[in-house]
Amino acid sequence: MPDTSTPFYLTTPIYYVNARPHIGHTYTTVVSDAIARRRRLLGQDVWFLTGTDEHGQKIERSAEKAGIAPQQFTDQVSAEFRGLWDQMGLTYDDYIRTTEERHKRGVHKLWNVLKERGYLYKGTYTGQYCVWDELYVEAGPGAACPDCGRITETVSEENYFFKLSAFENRLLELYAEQPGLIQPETRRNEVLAFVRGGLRDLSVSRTSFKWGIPVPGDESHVIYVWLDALANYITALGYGSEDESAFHKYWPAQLHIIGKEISRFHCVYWPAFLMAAGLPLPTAVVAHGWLLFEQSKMSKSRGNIVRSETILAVLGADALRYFLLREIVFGQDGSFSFDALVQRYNADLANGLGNLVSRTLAMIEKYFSGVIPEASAAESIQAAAEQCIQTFGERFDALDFSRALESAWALVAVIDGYISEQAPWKLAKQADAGDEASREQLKTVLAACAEAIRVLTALVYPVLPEAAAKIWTQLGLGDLHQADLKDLHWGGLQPGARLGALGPVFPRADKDAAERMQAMEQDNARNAAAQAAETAPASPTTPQSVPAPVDQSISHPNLESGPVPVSPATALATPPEQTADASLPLGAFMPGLGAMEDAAIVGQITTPAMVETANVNDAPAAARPDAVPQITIDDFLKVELRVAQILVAERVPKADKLLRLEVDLGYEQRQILAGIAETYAPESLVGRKVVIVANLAPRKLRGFESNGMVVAASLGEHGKPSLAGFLDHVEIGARLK
RNA sequence: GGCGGCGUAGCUCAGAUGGUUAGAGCGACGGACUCAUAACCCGUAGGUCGAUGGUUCGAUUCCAUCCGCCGCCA
Repeated sequence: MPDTSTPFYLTTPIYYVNARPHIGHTYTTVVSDAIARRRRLLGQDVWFLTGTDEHGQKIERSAEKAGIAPQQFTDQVSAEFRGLWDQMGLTYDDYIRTTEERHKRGVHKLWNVLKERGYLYKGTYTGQYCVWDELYVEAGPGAACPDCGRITETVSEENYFFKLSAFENRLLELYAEQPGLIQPETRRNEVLAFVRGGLRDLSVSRTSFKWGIPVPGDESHVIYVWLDALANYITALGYGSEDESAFHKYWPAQLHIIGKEISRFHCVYWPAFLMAAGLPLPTAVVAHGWLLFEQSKMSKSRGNIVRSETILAVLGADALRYFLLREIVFGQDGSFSFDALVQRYNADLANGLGNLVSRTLAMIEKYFSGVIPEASAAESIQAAAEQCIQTFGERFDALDFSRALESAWALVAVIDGYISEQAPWKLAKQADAGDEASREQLKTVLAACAEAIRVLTALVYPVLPEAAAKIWTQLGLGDLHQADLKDLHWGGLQPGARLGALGPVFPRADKDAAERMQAMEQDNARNAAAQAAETAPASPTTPQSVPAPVDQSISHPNLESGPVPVSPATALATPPEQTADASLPLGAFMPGLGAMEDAAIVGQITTPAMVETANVNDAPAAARPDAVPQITIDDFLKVELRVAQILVAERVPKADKLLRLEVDLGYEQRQILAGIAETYAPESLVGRKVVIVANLAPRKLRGFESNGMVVAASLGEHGKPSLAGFLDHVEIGARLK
């Protein structure tokens, strides 16, 4: 049991509003919410902060693209985040936005304190700057950003610098003295290695753009986004305001929950800033891993971002919370898939907890008219429940959520086993036949089960707040939020109390729930892509159209809790025009191509003629040999098929079907044109591995040279392309044969 | 390239300061039951614990090398 006598200040990162909220943000926030709820349950004074990070050049540019003022832009996206958290019933105590006055005031104070204490000075920086990442990079002029691959700009700026170099030893001492500061161990190792490698002073102002907090007394400078953003943790508590009481009460934070990609900022810069300002340091910074979609990184550029709304609509918030905390080992990368979600939901929530509650309460209803019977001792169950209180608490408080839940579900299994072993339905029959001993045993069994469920419900509440409240009501205990559960122990159910109205807590999800969610996501992605293409120039700013530019950029090395994708923003509105070119259908037999049995090559452009051919090929398998003459293996081997990864994808002006791709073959990069623009949004293709015909003679299309063809299945009447790909990991450049 | 990590049943993961038959959940299969959300309960499923070499009476657990994957290196 943790010490709950002191205030507990808990934060999520503030999310960068250049991306719309997705399941990665939800993960971070849900974890934090669960922790906050448990601490409150234990009677601790909790302050739980989240919010949005709204400054920076990228925001400025996105707003410009959307044709609105940066403030309006951030207002809208920030509201989306907050709206989602509210929809999910998250219990944050405060929501900070870096564009708020209270924040700016606090940042100014922090700046002034750092200045006064001699940790800021003016210097000149000349070097490469990555606009995308808003980061200076060490590289020669014209070099690509090592992080995102975009071309850097050479800048020479007079900047303010923070004397980070002065903190190298103090930070190393701090890490040694406070081993729990950085968790998990891997992140700690990384941070240690980084600091040991030597610290240079940090540039903490910019003059190249305006959208930020001006440097006090030198308004041509804007304060570096990271200094601005990190300060939210104290400005939200009133640091720099007339009333700093909350700051004094809650600071330092007990727990900063972050995504692993921002550990350096939180474990090096942030403590250094605080030390420089003479402020207390946080107790712990805990970095979680990334949420992968199936096996691959989730990112807008891959078009595989999962929105939380879809899951909420189909299975509800508790299902999502449970999945995130149960399925993912906290601290490690985890994998999300709709199938896994539905499976977890059905196995653990519907069949497990939900069914247990249902069968137990139904029997109390049936055999005792819904009145909790008088219990006598049921040692085995009581012992199991008490053990569970212990184990669950220890694991949860150690942030080992998956194993904490595992222990709770072990109790579910114990109770289910107990019911099967005791067979209350048999006891009831014997009791009806006049056997008093059976009647007593029946009471004992059902009372014990109900009590065990009560314990379980209280434990699981931080993870499943809605469901727990429902079960609580069904147990006849009234409002869970009114209950005092500081000292949870066996024996809280009162015999004689009446159950509430019964009903399923977790209705079973049907088989196609996963497919439904997947379809919803695909529709959404398609709409977003369509909107992105339409709204590039200034256009009316409906709530839907505004985030379109946002869709194309997702991560900033900022307080953002998602993977870092590689995605150029290249959606251009293209005037429609018919284009056509010839292409070759390939023989039906393509060894090694796995799922793409009906593959045709739509390399450059799918012509009407070719579509027809492809359709013939798509027809029943028996028809295929007639359509295309047989070839020998030697014929096939003349075709050099290789795996390539798309680096750049953009529309070709004045061609509505054509995309210009730059692909990486490992040994070389080349340009290919593909007639797939009607089906694939360019931004959804970047990073994707495709199959190309590598030895096709080059030819020019619309003024661009195409060096190869992209392989895709041709579907339906209109030959809608579907790119060939792999379920397994494949190396770029690998030959298909 | 430097540093760090990972690779255990179909899937997600535990675990061992080296020691008899390597675990859990899910999925699959067989059985049983009928209170319950076609749920629950019982049983079975045979994974060279990434590969090779070394230390040892004995290694999946220690060491080395290799392969694969990943992270950090402003």
